[in-house]
Amino acid sequence: MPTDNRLPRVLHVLLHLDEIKDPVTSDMLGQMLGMNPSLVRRTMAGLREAGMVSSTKGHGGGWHLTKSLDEISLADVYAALGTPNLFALGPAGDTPDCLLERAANEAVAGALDAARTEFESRIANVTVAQLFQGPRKEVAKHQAKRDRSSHAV
Amino acid sequence: MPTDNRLPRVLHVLLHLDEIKDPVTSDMLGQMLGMNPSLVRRTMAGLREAGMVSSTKGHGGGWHLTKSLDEISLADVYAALGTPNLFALGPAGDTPDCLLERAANEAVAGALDAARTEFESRIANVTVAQLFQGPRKEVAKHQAKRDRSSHAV
DNA sequence: TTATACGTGACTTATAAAGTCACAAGAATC
DNA sequence: GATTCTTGTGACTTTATAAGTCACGTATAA
Repeated sequence: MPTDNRLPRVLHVLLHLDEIKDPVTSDMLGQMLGMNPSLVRRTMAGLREAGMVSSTKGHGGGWHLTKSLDEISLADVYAALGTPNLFALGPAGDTPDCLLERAANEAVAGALDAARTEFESRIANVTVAQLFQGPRKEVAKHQAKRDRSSHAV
Repeated sequence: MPTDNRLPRVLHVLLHLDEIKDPVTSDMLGQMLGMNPSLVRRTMAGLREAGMVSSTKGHGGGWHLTKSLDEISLADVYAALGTPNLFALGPAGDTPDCLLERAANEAVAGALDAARTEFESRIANVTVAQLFQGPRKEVAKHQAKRDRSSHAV
């Protein structure tokens, strides 16, 4: 199966929607993302249901933000996509009779759970707005320098 | 694609190989795991190359351990399988021109990296031998009690 | 010599996301 | 009201990859 790219893609979309204040059509988003406009609509449907974006039909219609990006965490976006399966790996069969098989499954499941927890805590503590800090690294650096002179990090 | 079950499966195999001291044929393992003997051989090939097990042909042949299970970490097994892809999720396109897309990718990649690190540290610190502690929970509990009375956890 | 048993190339199958197409329905503009 | 734009969605096809299957060569033990 092709790797699930929806999370980075919709994040990308949100960042663009924040820059372009007018509604953006699925067609334009499709060109930005290199994907079919129909697929854009389908992928964005979850974000609309989650109240992050809104779509309007007809002339001058398209997608626009209905929330500030600093009020949306990456975890919110992940959840809006339906919390897609995170791992390509998994236990074999559910609740097998063999105790050894169960032990093997549980060990793997345990490690995966720990990884999932780490992933979720990471994305829960980053807002989409903060992603701008990548492109604006220099600004952030200077900001951090100023911060350090006034209070500890 | 069906989920990658190789890690729990080969762990299961190793636990059985430790119980049954005689060589076990791929056919028998296939029945235990509910999979084709040919697939068993293919899946076990990595463990053989890693020196964890050995296979012998002909009458009375089959698979047997060449290492103690307490010398094999889950991470060793994972590596022996070729470090299969851990995530069903991933960044879209590599090094895109759009800065916003790159920021989105990096954010996702960062969270995934953190999750992978957590996963790897988990499996690095568990030996296959320790998986027996699941089925032998009661024993482990008493052991832990004794441990606590002598030194801090 | 024969019955096992592994090793492996060359397939087919299964699964889920990606991608495509068509068209109904709503909204703005003339 | 007719036209044009745009979303929403059903019904597909395509793609990627692990799982699974089959066949057969090779090696080993009895």
